Amino acid sequence: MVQITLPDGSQKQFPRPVTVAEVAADIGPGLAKATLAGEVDGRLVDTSYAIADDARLRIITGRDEEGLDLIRHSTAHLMAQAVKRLFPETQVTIGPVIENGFYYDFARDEPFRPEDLEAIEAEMAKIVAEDHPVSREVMERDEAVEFFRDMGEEYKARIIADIPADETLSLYRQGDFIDLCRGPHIPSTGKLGAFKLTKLAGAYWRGDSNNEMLQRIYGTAWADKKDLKAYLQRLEEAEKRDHRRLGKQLELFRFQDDAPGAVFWHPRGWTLFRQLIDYMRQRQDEAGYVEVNTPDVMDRSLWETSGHWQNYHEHMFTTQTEDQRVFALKPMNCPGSVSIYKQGLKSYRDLPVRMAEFGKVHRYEPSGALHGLMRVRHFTQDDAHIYCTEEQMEEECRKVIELNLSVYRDFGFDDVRLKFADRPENRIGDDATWDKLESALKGAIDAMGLDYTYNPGEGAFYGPKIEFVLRDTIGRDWQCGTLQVDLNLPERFDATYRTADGGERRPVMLHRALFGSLERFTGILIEHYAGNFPLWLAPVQLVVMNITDAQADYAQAVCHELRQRGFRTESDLRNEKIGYKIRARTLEKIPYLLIVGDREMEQGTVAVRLRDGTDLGSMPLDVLGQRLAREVAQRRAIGDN
RNA sequence: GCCCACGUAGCUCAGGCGGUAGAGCACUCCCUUGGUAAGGGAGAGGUCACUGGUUCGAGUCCAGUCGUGGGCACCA
Repeated sequence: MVQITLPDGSQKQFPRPVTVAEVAADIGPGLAKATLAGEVDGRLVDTSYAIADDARLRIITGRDEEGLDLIRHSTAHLMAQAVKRLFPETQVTIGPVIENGFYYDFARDEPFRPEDLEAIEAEMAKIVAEDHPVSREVMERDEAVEFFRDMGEEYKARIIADIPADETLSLYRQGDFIDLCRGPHIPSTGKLGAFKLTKLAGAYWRGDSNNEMLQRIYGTAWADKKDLKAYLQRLEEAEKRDHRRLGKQLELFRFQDDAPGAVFWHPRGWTLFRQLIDYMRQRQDEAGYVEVNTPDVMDRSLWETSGHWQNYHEHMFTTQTEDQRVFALKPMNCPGSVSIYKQGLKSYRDLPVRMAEFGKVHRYEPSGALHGLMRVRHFTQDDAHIYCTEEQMEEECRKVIELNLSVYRDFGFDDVRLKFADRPENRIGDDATWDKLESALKGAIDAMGLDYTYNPGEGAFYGPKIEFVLRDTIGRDWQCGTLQVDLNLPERFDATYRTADGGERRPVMLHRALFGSLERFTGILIEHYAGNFPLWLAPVQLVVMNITDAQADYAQAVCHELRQRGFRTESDLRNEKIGYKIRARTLEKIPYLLIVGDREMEQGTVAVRLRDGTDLGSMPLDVLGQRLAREVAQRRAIGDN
């Protein structure tokens, strides 16, 4: 007698061992059809798995998270089968599930062409229609190595060879295709169908750039066509808010072939950029920072002192002058900062020194890494270096974290995750010092009652760090801020301060950034807001437009007055119908459109329309001014967005 | 840096089997002075990324370079 307990607590008895499929069929034919796998006592198994003893069983369908993963995993196998049919000389390697889909890496001399994807998809559909049952077989490791080697699947053999000898391996067979796999899998290829192959890519064998490159095919797969369609639509939506597209459309910035990885900021983009700096400056002033500015180009010897010349050389832009002196463009602001700290004697009474710099740094990033504003070679950091005593460190860390989170909130990033990275294998400084630094950083997070994830061994060689990850409105994560403790530079530059008893000590040096790269943060904001910037950030806040030439002077006077009041205002006096101007300015995503006709001119008012189409009616400038001031002050938009 | 794709007017894109370029929007001018998402007409605008090759002749074929996009690797 086998007793099966289902998730709802109900129980079923069977006279002899029973498979997951049989239990499902016993419950109902609809469920039997939808069943993809089972979870027996917490372990995922195939539907053909025979349950011999009393157990708890959960039936897995496409509606479960595990079921969706199964579908994706099995679709990867399906694709591999199709590829082997069409291109028999191809070797299969690995094909894991990833977010929203899967990929499979293949080894073959000829790379796949984009048009191959269609043929593969068609072949996949055929295999689905053939509805091959998927069956599991077991093999000893050495036997399996032999088996795949005989088939000419060298990569599979290599994968298996790395598996411990005593482990039994499972293979899954579907029609003419067999693959090494831990499983479980869906019961037959007919269960699949809602998939699409999305992209081709090269990928290094075992993720190592020293190895040969394989051909990777990415795909997405879902429980049904409806979900697939919804996913493809989400992709389209995301594309619409792509900062590169909006950057052009809204005339914010531009890239040019002569300056790869460098931004040409157009007036509107630069206005946005300036808002960020102005805002940050204000927040830093309030938080007790001083601001400095250090040279962009400094002699090689300084970079030797800092260690960058030895450790970071391949990422640095260098330049040589007529007199043969070698200079480097700064890839980081810290050496300049320490240089300023070192000027004159510092007393413990001077600490903490919080020294901010909006420094533009230059890093020679690999060409393949460049990506719009998100990864550039020349960018501005909202950098700061805090010099303090060990005793002050935890408090300073706490203040940095507080400031960061408060700043992020002003941009509507309420969901911020912290990642804590501690000592790596390769590091400087003794363990006692690392203990102190790590506990200070962690102590600051704990004192604030914040959650964080832990990245063991991921700290910098010179100190532990905290990373701040923002989640935007469409659920994507962006690592922006960092807080790092630095043991290295104070030592290398011999930075000190005078203690109360007349001795000398080394200050602790904290590096911190909130936005990280202002270029990148601007890009994130563009996508986060989909170009609909809240009033305080909008490059152009208002456009005044006349209905006919008769109100041109009045419109200009209104525009002038609003500028006097500090609002970024433009006028549109073109000889066009009002509908045309409204459409044009709405597409530019201007938050406020002010329309003036004879009525408004006579009454001394403006008709106000928001970019989402809301008509606020006519009002005097004073009333509008108050509304605008309130909206700017609270930073989040009223009404739309 | 590596793999694949792409690079035509300011923007978005057309240009079957090679015969020195086209549309829409934007721009300029003219008509129109019109109350909440495109009024009409005319005009101007391109060394088809760059370099070299094949050819009587090359956006169109080939090679290289640069750049962009999607991945991989990288992001101390």
